[in-house]
Amino acid sequence: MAATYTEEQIARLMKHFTQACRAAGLKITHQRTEIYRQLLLVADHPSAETLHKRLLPMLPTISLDTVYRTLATLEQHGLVSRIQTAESQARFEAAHEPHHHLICSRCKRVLDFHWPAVDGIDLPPAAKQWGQVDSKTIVIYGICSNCATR
Amino acid sequence: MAATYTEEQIARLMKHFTQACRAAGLKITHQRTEIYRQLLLVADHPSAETLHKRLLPMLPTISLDTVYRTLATLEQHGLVSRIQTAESQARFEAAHEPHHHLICSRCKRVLDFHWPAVDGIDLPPAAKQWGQVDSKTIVIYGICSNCATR
DNA sequence: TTGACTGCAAACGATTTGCAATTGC
DNA sequence: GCAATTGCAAATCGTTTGCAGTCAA
Repeated sequence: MAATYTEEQIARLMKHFTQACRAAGLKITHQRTEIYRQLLLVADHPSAETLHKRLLPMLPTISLDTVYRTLATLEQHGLVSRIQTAESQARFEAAHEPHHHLICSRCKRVLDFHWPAVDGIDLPPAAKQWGQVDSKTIVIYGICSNCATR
Repeated sequence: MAATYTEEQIARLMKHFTQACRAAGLKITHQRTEIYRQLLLVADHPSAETLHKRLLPMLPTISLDTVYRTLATLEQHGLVSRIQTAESQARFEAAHEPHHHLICSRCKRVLDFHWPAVDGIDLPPAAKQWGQVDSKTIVIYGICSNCATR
């Protein structure tokens, strides 16, 4: 699902990650690198719980609260983004260039998509006057064709 | 804040509400009408808790769980929309024509805005192929000018 | 060595649920 | 009158926190 990287790309992104951590004064722990790598490897916007389950094989002692804490820390430093969905559980992704989300109401899968046409145009006057814009994301809810045909 | 209605408009919208309830087989209870009316009166996207506090003066015995239950029921019937924010508490609004949201990361206020230019244009091919689109909302995070100047 | 980070367990806040009493139709 | 709805209290779920031990720098 969504944005899969080649091995070289992952290596490069992981290098960038460790540099960013160092720059931010964050210690580079085994847990942090594995959490971030996992977000790159399986870019399906997992919840903290899902992520934790996936990490157990390589980090058998990692605790769910470390996953939560790490995601929160990385989010504060702009390395991870939190996705708002209609579910109770938050979902996460490795931060990357601006993009938008398609969310299936049935299977809850989240898919990234790009829409340069919208990224490029000016906001309406009312929104411009409102204040300083930090992020602009389009969220589409619907039923993915996979679920629709079943 | 946002979308305030005249008395006549509210009366009309309340009438529409009771009709919609009847059509959906929902009983028209005092609590339901007051919850919906409150969402029309103060269109600042309150949380269930805020809404509950506001309702206590007119419905001194209403419980928070009834507010939650009612919002969930009305949401299922498309009369109320749930807004995804970065906060832990969900926020609600009376459902109305398509619009988008400006959310201030500092004061957490949510403001509606319209953007016909985006509403009108076609989705990119990738999104079109994905499936059936039910809603398309732009969520903008930033700092409102009110907070910025303080 | 030392402060940041982790794992554990317990606490927390938002939301949901079971149940008996109540109310709209 | 009967099924839907409510209020209450207790349970649940996702997430956060205090603390003592551990680990990266």
